[in-house]
Amino acid sequence: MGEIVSLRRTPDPAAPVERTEPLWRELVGGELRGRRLERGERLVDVAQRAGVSPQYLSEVERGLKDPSSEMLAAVAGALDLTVRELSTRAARGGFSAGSALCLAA
Amino acid sequence: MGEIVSLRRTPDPAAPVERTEPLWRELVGGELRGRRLERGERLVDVAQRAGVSPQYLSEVERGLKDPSSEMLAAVAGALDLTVRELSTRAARGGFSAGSALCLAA
DNA sequence: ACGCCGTTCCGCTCAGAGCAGAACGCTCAA
DNA sequence: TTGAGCGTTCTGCTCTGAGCGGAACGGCGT
Repeated sequence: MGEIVSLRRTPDPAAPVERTEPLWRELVGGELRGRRLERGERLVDVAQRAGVSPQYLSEVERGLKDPSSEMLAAVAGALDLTVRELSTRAARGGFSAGSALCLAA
Repeated sequence: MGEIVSLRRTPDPAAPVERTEPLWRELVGGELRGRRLERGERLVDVAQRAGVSPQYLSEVERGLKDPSSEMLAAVAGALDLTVRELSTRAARGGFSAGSALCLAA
């Protein structure tokens, strides 16, 4: 704890690194990819319909970026989901980008 | 449509303004406030436990800011919720900050 | 009057959202 | 073997807005 850590947007939880639960962006990212794959769609097509770049959508799906609420709505819309439906599926789906990646077969 | 609108983080949906569905930040913000009030807690106490400023938590609850995933986890934790629980409640709760504010009695 | 609470306003720093171009790695078909 | 298609990673970039602190405001109760 002797370090000065600039934590601007990533607050230091009580246990700094040991995170047993996925972050929101990991949950929602995993669900977006799961949904896209179960619909058999390509990343570039969904990205185009949502109005985002393919690189960026790739990062969002992998839980690397926190999309704005409008972006989230656009991507959800491109997958024929409402934000509510997406949230529900993200919360209870088996998909979670990042270290705890579960693939429901 | 003659305007040049700089849309960096707020993509222009097909219908630019007519939004019938709340954004994620509105859903989650409403749920956070609902949860806090049903626990009878003050904004400053939750903010302190979560490690954020009261002004900022006020804005988050009112759906004015998109919190990072870590922030969301911290605030959820301060209200004894997991991110999954929060997502589920946000998706199906009657709380939504912003224009479509419903108070479940 | 005062205190408490939440909200708004203002100004600020700088983290990171989101992008484009290029390169990489993998799979599959010819 | 090569080449195409796909997704991912890397790099560098612009500039938005996250998140803050201080101050002021408004509502409510004593």
